Amino acid sequence: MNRKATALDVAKRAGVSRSAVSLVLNGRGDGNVAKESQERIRLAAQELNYSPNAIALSLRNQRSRVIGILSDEVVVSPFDGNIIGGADDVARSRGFVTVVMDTERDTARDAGAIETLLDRQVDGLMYVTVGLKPLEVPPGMERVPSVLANCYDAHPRPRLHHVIPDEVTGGREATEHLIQFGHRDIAFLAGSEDSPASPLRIEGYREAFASTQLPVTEARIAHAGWDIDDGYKGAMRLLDGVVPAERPTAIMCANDRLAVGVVLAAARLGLSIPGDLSVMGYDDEHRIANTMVPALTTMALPLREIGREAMTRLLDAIEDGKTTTAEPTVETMVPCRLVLRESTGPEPR
Amino acid sequence: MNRKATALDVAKRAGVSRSAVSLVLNGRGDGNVAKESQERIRLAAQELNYSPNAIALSLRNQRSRVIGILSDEVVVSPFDGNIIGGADDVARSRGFVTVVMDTERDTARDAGAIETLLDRQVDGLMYVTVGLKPLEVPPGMERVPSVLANCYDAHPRPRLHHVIPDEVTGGREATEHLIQFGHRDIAFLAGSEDSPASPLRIEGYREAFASTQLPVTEARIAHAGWDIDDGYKGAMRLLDGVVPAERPTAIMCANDRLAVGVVLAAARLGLSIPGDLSVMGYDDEHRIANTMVPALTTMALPLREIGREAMTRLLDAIEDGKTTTAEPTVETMVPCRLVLRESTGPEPR
DNA sequence: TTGAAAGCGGTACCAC
DNA sequence: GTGGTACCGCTTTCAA
Repeated sequence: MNRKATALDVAKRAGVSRSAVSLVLNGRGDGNVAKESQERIRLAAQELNYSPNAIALSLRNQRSRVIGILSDEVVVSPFDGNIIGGADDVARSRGFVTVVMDTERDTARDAGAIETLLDRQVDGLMYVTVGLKPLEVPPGMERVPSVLANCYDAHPRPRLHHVIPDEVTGGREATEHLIQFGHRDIAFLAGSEDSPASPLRIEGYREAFASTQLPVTEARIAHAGWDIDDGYKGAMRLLDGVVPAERPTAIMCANDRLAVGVVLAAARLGLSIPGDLSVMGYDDEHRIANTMVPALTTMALPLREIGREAMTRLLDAIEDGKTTTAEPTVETMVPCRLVLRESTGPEPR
Repeated sequence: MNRKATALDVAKRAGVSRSAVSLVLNGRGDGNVAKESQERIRLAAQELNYSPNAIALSLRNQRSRVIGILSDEVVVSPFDGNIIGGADDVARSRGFVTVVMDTERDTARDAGAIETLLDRQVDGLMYVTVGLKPLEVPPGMERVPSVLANCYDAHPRPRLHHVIPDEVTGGREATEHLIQFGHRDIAFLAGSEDSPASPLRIEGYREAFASTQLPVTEARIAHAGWDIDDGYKGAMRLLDGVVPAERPTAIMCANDRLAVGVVLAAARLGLSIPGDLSVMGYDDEHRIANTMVPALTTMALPLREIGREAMTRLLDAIEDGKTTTAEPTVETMVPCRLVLRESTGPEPR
C-alpha cells in the first residue's frame, strides 16, 4: 500500500518544477518547456507510473468527468440494465466515467443519493428507471446538467429532458404484425393499470385496428399484471373451455413474462403455438424471449439505445456548458424493434 | 446553479474563523470554542444549508467513506443485484456510500475501473459476480482493503477474502427434500460444465444419496446448460416416449430457468406437476420461481446475505485499519435456503 | 478561546 | 523557457 507518485515526485526525478510536469503531461509543453526536459519528464512519469490524483483534480477544476447515474431499482431488480450499459458506453467513449447508485425504489433516498453525488462533484446526473414511469424529480438535479432515461418529469411544466421508448408505435407495430398474419380476433393482455406504458401500448393497438378499418372488441383488452402467473390466468380465462370459434387466434402480451404464462396455459390445454394460437411478447427480455420454447416473437424495448441517447444529450449539454433545463426539445422517443421468432404465425382460419 | 456554501461562508456569518467552524461541526467544539460561538456557528451552518465539500474532505483526509463495487455484469445482466443491495444496506448503515461500476464481463476493463475507483480515493473495493466463479484478481485490489462476493481468488495462494454460497449443502438439501418425499429416481439437470457451481451441487446430490444408502445412477446426471430451452430439451430427453416406469419421478434443476423449461415440457406431454413429476429449481429467481405455475420449490441463493456479509468483512477491515490480505480465514460460506412451494410433492408410486 | 498557517495534489498565472 | 506561488475547501497544529 505504498503511496502513489505525485507530480512533485515526477518533477524531482526529472529535475524540473511541478508546473513543468503539469504543462507537459497535459500536452501544453511545446513552446513552454524545452524538448529535452519534456523527454525527461515523460520518462520519469512513466517510471514512477504516475497518474494525476483525480480528487485533487476535481477540487481544482471544479469538475470531475464523472457522471452520476441514479437508478430506482435497475441494479437490484431482475431486469437487465442495458440502459446503464448503453449510457456507460458513450460516457467512456467520451472520456467520462459513470458511477451508479441504486435506491431500491425508496424515493426517500433519492435526495440523499443526489446530494452525495453532487458532493463528489459529478458533472452531470442521469435518473434511470426499470419501467417507463413519471418521476417526481428529486431536488438537486437542477444544479447540474441532468437527463431522465425511461422516465419523465411528472411536473406540469417539465424541466428536464427525457428519453423514452415510443410505446404507441411499439403497440401499433406489434398489432400490425399480427394483423398481417391474418389475425382479426387479437386479445391484449395489458400490464397493470398503474403503469403509463399500458395505455400507450393499448393506444397503439387501437391505432393498428383503426388504420385497417377493423373494429376493436373492448372485452379483448384486459389489464392482467406483469408476471407469469398473470399471463397464465389471463390466457386460461380466454381459452379454457371456450369453443375454438370463440377463442382469440392471437394474444398480445404487454411483456414477455405474461407471454410465458400464456404459452404455459396453451400447453396445458393442448394448443400448439403458433399453429392454434399466436403469442406475442413485449420487451425482448434477454434469456427469456429468446430461450422460450417456442422462442417468442416480441417487440424489443430499445434499452441500450435509450441509454446511449440520454447520455449523448447529457454530455452535449455538459460540454456546451449549458444545462439541459429550458432546452427547446424536452422529449426524445426511441423506436421499439419488432423481433420475429417462432411464437407467431398465420391465423389458423 | 449558485455555488454551495463553504466553511468560510459559515465562519464569516458567525463572525469566527474557519477553524472554529470545523471544530464545532465535527463535535470537538466543547473545551475549544466558546458555547456562545458554537451556537452562532451552528445557526449559520443551518441557515446557509452548509455541508462540507466531500472532495476537499477526501483530499485532506485521504479517505472518502466511499466503497467501490466492481461488477462483472450484475448491473447489466438480467439477474438480480441483491448482492449489491445487501452490500449497500450495511455500507449505508455504517456511514459509507457505495458506487458501482460494471464492466459488462469485459475483464480487460477491470484494471481501468479499479484505477478510476482508486483515483477517487475509495476506502475499499468489492468485486461481485453474477454467478459463482474463480477470479483473476485484477491488479490494484491489493492497494486497499478488498473483498470478493460470489467469486473467489483463482490464485493458488488466495490473497483476498471471499464470501460465497454453500453450494454443496444446497445441492444436498435440495436432494434430501426430494428423497423425503419418497423419490428414488431423481434426475439432475446440471448447468454447463464450465461453471464451478455445477460440480458442487452435484457433489451435494451425491452426498444426499450416499447418506441415505441409495445408489446414484450416473446417467441421471446431465449437464444441460442454464436456459429455458435447455431445460425443455433435457426434460424431453428424460420423459418423451418413455414408459412411466422408466421415467424419473423428480427432476432437480440447477436453476429456475431450467425448471421453467421442464415444466413446459411436462405440460406438453400432459404430465401434471407435482402429481406425475416433481420439479425442483435453484436460485429462487424473483418473479420467476414465485410466479411460475405451479410456483417453483427451489433452493434460494442467499444473495442479499452474501452482500451483507462481504461488506461487513470489508468495513471491519477498513475500520481496523488493516487489509483483508493475510487474514486468518479466507472464506465465508453462506447457507442456501430451501423454499417450499408447489412444484414438488410425494412420489406417485 | 481564538485565529493564523500548513498541507492534501493539482493547475495556471506571472514574474524572472 | 522556467520556477514560484496562489488557490480549490477542509482539518489540524500551534502560537498568541
